Amino acid sequence: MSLEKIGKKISLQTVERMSLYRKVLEELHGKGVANVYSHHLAEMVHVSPAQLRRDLASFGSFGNISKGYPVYQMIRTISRLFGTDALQNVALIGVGNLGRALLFYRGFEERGFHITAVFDIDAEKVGRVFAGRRCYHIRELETVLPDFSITMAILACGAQCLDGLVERLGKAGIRSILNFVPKQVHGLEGMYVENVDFAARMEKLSFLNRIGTAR
Amino acid sequence: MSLEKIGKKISLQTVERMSLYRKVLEELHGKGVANVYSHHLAEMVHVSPAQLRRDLASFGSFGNISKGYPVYQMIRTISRLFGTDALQNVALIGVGNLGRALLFYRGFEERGFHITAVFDIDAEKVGRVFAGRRCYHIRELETVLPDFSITMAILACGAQCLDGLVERLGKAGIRSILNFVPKQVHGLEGMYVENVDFAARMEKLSFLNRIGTAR
DNA sequence: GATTCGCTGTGAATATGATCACAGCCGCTC
DNA sequence: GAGCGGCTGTGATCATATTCACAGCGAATC
Repeated sequence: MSLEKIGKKISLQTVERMSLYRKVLEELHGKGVANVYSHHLAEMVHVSPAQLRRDLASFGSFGNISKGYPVYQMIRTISRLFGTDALQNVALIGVGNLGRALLFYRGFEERGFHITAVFDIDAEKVGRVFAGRRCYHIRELETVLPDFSITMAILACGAQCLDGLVERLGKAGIRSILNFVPKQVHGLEGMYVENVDFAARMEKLSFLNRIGTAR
Repeated sequence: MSLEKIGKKISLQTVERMSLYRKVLEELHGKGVANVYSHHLAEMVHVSPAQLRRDLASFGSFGNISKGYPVYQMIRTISRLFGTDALQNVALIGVGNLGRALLFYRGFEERGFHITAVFDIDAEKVGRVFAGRRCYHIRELETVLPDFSITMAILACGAQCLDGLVERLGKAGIRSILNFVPKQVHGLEGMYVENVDFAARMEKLSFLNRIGTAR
């Protein structure tokens, strides 16, 4: 079965757990573990064994019935599903405090994402080099993005930059967006957007603190 | 009915949407809008009107049947549920690139969270002042946290600092944790943890890019 | 090679979340 | 004050996610 076919059957929540699975599998692989049982892996990611098995089964199962699951092969399979078996080019819009922190964040490179192009609207920043990447002016989006064949963008700019930005990104070939700007962003048809709102996460925690005594 | 009783009936997904509702309501309030219909509000947050009404109903409904929902009163109610009607003190562990970006992030203050105490393990940083907060050594956690009556912590330190950290935080009175360290953290009994993993979000987006053509 | 043990994959059952659709109400109009 | 239009709150329905529980298999043991 083709990856595309398999992918369609995987629920989004499973996809999110896949990141956890892969992270833990990577650790196991580092320790030289070749096979792992569902209950063991499940315990490490704080998930029920049944759920783990179902998740794994949803993308073509490869559990050996008495050895458990092959660690390295699963890492490979998950990476292929993520499309991070080869490094992907990513654009960063906005080089403020957060943007710079993301530039220096090592997790991206480790997991298959390379911030290739950097943009800002501030003339002060344009032309300077941040963590080895030259900063372009946002108005150059259309010319620069195709050069690097970039299809993903990270937004860490001020809210005032958002006007019309998504449309321009979409037209310039961006398919998906990770948005840190605290203003809900919605993509065009066929685009995917993940909104990350730190304060919202805090609000959830604060709510649980006040209310939930066991959840 | 008491807030606590109401709170127990609210699902976590509803809580997450509450952040969006409040954000949009805040905008409306700023524009001087006093009342809003469910379908209008729903459209603004990209949610179905039925879901919106159910969400709102789940914490005691106050929709006037022909005026719609009272904007200001809802902001107040949601804030009370979040417990952010008064400013909450928060600790920040780790003043690297990300930690500093969070210190300067204005969204926290705006939404009821004040980073009061800052900690790091690096002797170079301890004693210095970042964005107006003096940085303490991590080993001073136990003495400093109670002084400020802090119950929430943000982790933005290196993975090597995590050993035993959660236990110490728990004992020092921390009830919930927002974790940016790319290593899954699990709280003690009665603690709440939100793990924020940038790379995982990117993996999800990348997956959708490769696979999903309409989701 | 027969028996046992403990694992995976999966149908069935359950729990949770979202949507539908409509009763009942309010204010407005005439 | 009767009638109408359009809104909310909610029972009922539908869809999705999770858990249960067990058949069936592979390896190891004797």
